[in-house]
Amino acid sequence: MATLDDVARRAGVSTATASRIINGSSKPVSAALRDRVEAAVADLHYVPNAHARQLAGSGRTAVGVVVHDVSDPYFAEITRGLQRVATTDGRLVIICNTYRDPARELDYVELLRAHQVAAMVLAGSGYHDAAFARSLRGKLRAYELSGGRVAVIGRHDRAGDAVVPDNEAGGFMAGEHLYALGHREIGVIAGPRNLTTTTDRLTGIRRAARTHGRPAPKVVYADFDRDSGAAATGDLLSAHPRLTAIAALNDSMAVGALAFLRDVDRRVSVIGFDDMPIARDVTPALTTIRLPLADMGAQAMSLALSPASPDPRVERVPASLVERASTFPP
Amino acid sequence: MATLDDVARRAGVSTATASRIINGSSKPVSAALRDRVEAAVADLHYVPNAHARQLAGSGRTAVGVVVHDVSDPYFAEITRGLQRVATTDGRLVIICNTYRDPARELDYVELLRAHQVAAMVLAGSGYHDAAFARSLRGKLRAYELSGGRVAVIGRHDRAGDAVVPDNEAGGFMAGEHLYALGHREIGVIAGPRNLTTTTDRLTGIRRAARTHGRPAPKVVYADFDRDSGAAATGDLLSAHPRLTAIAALNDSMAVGALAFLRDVDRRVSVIGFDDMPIARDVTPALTTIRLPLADMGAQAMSLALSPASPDPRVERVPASLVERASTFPP
DNA sequence: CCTCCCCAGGTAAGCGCTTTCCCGGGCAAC
DNA sequence: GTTGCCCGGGAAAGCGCTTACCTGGGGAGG
Repeated sequence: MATLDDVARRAGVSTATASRIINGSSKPVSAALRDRVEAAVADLHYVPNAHARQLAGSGRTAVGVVVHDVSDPYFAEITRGLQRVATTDGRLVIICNTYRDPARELDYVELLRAHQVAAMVLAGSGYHDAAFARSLRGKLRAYELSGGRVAVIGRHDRAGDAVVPDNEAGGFMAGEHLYALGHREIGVIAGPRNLTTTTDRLTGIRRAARTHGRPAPKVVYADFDRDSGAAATGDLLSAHPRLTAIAALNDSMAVGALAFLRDVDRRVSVIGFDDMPIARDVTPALTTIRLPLADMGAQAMSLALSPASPDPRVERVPASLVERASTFPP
Repeated sequence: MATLDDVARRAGVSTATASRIINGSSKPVSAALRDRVEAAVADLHYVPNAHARQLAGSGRTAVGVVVHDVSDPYFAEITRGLQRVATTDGRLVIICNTYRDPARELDYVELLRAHQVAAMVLAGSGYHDAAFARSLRGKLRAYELSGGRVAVIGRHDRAGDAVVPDNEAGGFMAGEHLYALGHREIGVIAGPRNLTTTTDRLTGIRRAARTHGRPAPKVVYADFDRDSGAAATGDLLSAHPRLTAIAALNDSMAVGALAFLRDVDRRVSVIGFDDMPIARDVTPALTTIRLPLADMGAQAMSLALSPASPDPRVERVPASLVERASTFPP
């Protein structure tokens, strides 16, 4: 590849001058030299080496994002928000998928640190895993000590800038909605046990049950994806045939539940969580607990991009009920 | 941040030795030194600077991916496939969203080149834009000349490694399906005019019309997203009230069409294109032309990661009809 | 006409690594 | 007892940039 040296030589100037022209430095340069350098750049298809540039100390420019899985609509929406503000700020975004593997998350934090990103945002639930939490905390602290910025979405285990959706309240609203409809016994399709999002939402639903003096909901664990949601519905219904309503802890699983119910031709209320874009288009349209996903992403990126503040900023994001056609009285 | 120098000093060795130990070089090193260096690394939370490393010439490791929009299910699926093989190969993936802006695409190609990626894959339709094509070709050529690898998905305007879905045949199948069902006049919700994917699919549908001796389909252009699909359906139906079937050139728009039809309570056949994951869960379940999106992504990444071959490899991907509930006789 | 200052432009010192080449010491072979 | 090798380890040369610092020449002021 052509280097700055090549450009400078071809234009008959020093690399310093070439560099200044290419970067629009504030130092004045005569028009003649500028033209020559620009011509050389064009002729050579020259593109400055980003690594060399970064090494030479022209400020960190990229930002990192760690999500569970971009192709999951939940994260896709969040990512959309993240990207929007990062792009506005003229930054390259490096997206990393952990596929919900804590070890991979740790690796990615290292990798992002190695790439000297200016900031990183960790989106997606934390894990119930003390060793993991400790290790992550250590790496993050080291990163921040070296001037890095970090913001998280939905992890309360960490002191620092964060955007935290009110999962507990959302869970409560879901339960309340179902009980208010007249359901007495409800089932819950939970996400992976080791995720804090799962526990938070579940806690909310259980509180609703207590508040309404109903028996504790029947819980079965799945993987936050459609197919496991469908399978879990089968399990739930065969173990507890009298269930009249099911709360799924995210929309993907709710969609799976709907599919299963359609197949076996049973009429059971289903409520989801997140309100991902297609929730309104499935059959029946999904009642769900809405979280402003794209906004959450945007907020998190804004936090990460703004200078560190002495006391951590925590943006609480309220959940809200969106009633559609998938819930009804028993 | 701690540097290799810090580590070496703390361990009482030269940077050369520290580097060898950290990178697991083949050069033998005594166990004692190894332990000391490893301890220093842990104490200092040392992470090698990826830029310095890359500059010093330890081979390109990252790969770049340019898509229209990761949060679009179409690209989300493709990306899933891309990531799968890239990760297996131990590579960092940099994802760039163009939001269908050719200028942005050009910028990202430069950026990826600046970051010295080992390979890049361009996913998503090409544009009908000669100036753009020329410019892109120039940049890509310069990149390849410097040893970079590139693979594209679905662009026949470029000679080189490519994965190309048979959009024309898919369009034909969609039309044929509708005509076989007995529809005489059909409407088409097309994507943006400047995308080659749009034209290819449209060409297929028109050929089906000719083959069946039917009038040319009524075409209206939208943006490949749900809401524009819904709006386009309204336009189509008010302009041509006698239409009994609609072919949408992607699933998102088909979902929008379904929503519109539901709202106005009209029964019109709808066929989509792509078979994105939720196609089976909407109401009615969407008949569509299936493309193995994740596989296409995986294939493209494999091509990009394999050494360049003298003659371009082109993997043709067949489309197939998936019949569900959204299409029926008039 | 000389001095001083200012400014366009160049020189060169790193940034944090990898890697080639070199060095010195210990051992086997003669 | 020499000579010659091999092998663990270090010195140092870059990789492609940015930027602080220096330089030389022209214009203004005396």
